[in-house]
Amino acid sequence: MPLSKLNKEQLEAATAPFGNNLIIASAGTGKTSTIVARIAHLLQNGVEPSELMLLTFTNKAALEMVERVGRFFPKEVVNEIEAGTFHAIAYRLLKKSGRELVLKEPKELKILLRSLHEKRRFSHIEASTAPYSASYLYDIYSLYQNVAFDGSFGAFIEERYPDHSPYSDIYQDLIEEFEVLKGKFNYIDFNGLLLEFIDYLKDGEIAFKEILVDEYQDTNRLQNSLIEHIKKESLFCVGDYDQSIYAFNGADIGIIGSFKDNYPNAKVFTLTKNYRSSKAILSLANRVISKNPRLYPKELEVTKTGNFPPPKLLVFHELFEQYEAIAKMISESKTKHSEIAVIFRNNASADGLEANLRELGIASKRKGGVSFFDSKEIKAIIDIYSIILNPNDMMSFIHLFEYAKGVGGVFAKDIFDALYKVGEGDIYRGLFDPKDKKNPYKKGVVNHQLGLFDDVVEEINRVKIDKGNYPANFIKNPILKHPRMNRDLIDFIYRFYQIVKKGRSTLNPAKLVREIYKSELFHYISNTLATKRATNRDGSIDETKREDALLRIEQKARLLEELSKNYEDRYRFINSITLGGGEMSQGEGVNLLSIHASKGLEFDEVFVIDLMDGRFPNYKLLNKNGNSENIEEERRLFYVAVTRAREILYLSYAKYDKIKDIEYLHSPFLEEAGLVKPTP
DNA sequence: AAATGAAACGTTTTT
DNA sequence: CGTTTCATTT
Repeated sequence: MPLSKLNKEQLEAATAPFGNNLIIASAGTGKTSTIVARIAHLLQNGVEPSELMLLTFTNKAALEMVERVGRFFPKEVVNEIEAGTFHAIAYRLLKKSGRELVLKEPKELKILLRSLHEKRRFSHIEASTAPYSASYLYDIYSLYQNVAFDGSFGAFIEERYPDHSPYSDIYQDLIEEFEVLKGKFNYIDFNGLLLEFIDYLKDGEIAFKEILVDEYQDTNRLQNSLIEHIKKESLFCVGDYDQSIYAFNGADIGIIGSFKDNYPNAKVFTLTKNYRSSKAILSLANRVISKNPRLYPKELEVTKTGNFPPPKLLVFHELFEQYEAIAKMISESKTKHSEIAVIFRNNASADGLEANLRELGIASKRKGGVSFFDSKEIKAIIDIYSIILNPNDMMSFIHLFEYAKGVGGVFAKDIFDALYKVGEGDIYRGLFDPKDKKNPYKKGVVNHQLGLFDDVVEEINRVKIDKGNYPANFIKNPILKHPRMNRDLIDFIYRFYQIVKKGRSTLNPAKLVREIYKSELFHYISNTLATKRATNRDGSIDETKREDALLRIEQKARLLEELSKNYEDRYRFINSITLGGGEMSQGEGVNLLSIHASKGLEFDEVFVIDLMDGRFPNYKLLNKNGNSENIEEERRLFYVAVTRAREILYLSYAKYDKIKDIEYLHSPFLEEAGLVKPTP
């Protein structure tokens, strides 16, 4: 049983009576084991698994914990536990309540916001700075929601970004317009999911016996409000003040700091025995973190015995020399590659390293199947899939139709609007049962390309259309009356018509993915993409390259099909891509991780690289908003990075970047760690 | 209005 | 370095 392996402190925490319990668990003190044991303890004592909610920072973490509990209880039991990220759980329970949700990635919504932003004029306003871009404004708005600011968005701008006060009214109006537009398409984003869920919780039907919160130090006020809105008998929060690294996402260490004040009957447990790291690694980490103001004393007890090398500083003349040397060290290391991690402050550091590792034939694993889900072919499949589920998804429609020859964003939107019109607000009906309208397009639509010959073009089109071998209800659709409609485009729309018709009755996600990538529409798209990828500079097409590209596209499509097999619900699959797609890591071997991504993980051998002053900590960010606490967060990041190591730790930096022609000094954290003598 | 080619840009971190 | 924005051509 998981409880028997616990030490006294852990056992006390894991068996704490119902109530408001806070467990302060420093790096490597067996946090996960304690949570797993807690769940086991509750299940043993008659708590139903469905009465437990486990909130984690990543879905992977939730899965791992449930799996560990599952070693002691039947699978059917542990699967009943409501476990996942705040967002995943919010989605799941909202879905259960029958709400229609079209989850969109921030990137997509930024495009939507930009379309509104572009129409605004800022030039008449006198301000010392240029207005924020739509993308940045979206991020600020997101932060506004995450910190649960008490007041309007405009007021938030005036308080936090005084330089932009002159724009605050426009910003607020813009955001209001944005919210309306989002509502029109049922679009929802990460924050929206939480807000909607909190709203739903106000009905008071959702109740749990105990809520367990992992990584409590990174909870923001929005998430905290969610926790507070769920009816519960008991709260079990686990975190470490020193590992709070998500301030940019609104994480508020005040939440963990004031737990005792917020919950009068709170009990605090502290885990002090470190099982992970060697003595030398731990004391280095502690030397640095002790420079931060202490919220509570930290006395970590080393339990690891054995002879381990002291942490080593590596200094290089040039950035790429560093990457090359580290790749070489990894190739010569006795540690298993999957037990080695290279950790960095900025993702940009990974590229150079990855290349050098590849050169030595060493496999590496990077977080974020980014390249996979961001590839055009996968996006196209997902767009078609999204439209089949939610035909009125305008963003997906426009992206998709931009693949048609001679169609850009504006024309695509015209077609969408026309379908919307003839379908009386329903794209399905617009496609399959259009209202008989003469011409759904606005009168002003003209052919700018060949303005003089408009009539002629229309004449030619009519002839070609009549020759087509299409079903009557398709070819009679008034949306085909656009003056710029041609045979190719009609073909494209017809292929679209076919896959939508076929796909809408397919209820299994994997089957649907397969139908889509076997469809003529996708065939057309993959051909377009492959041809583009095989086109040389001089315009000639390399046939071998083209075949190759086609093959890779098909492989990716098949991989997507494989991934979809884990789901039974069409909506869940598509939204899981947004909710957890970034967690997927690709490949095997050496782990390349940003510090944020390394959270909660541990490795025998760790390289923390690019430790240059200015890069880590990053000065631009330090002065942002005049926030003097930023340096403390950077220090916590350093602490998180080095405490990932069990036995071997290297810290490295380079003095010069030849590409950017910048000279660097070592990070001040290396001084604090006692590895570099302070510069006078 | 779309396609193409050239120039600028910017680079924290995540659900 | 690769993406995104801008300017030019069709």
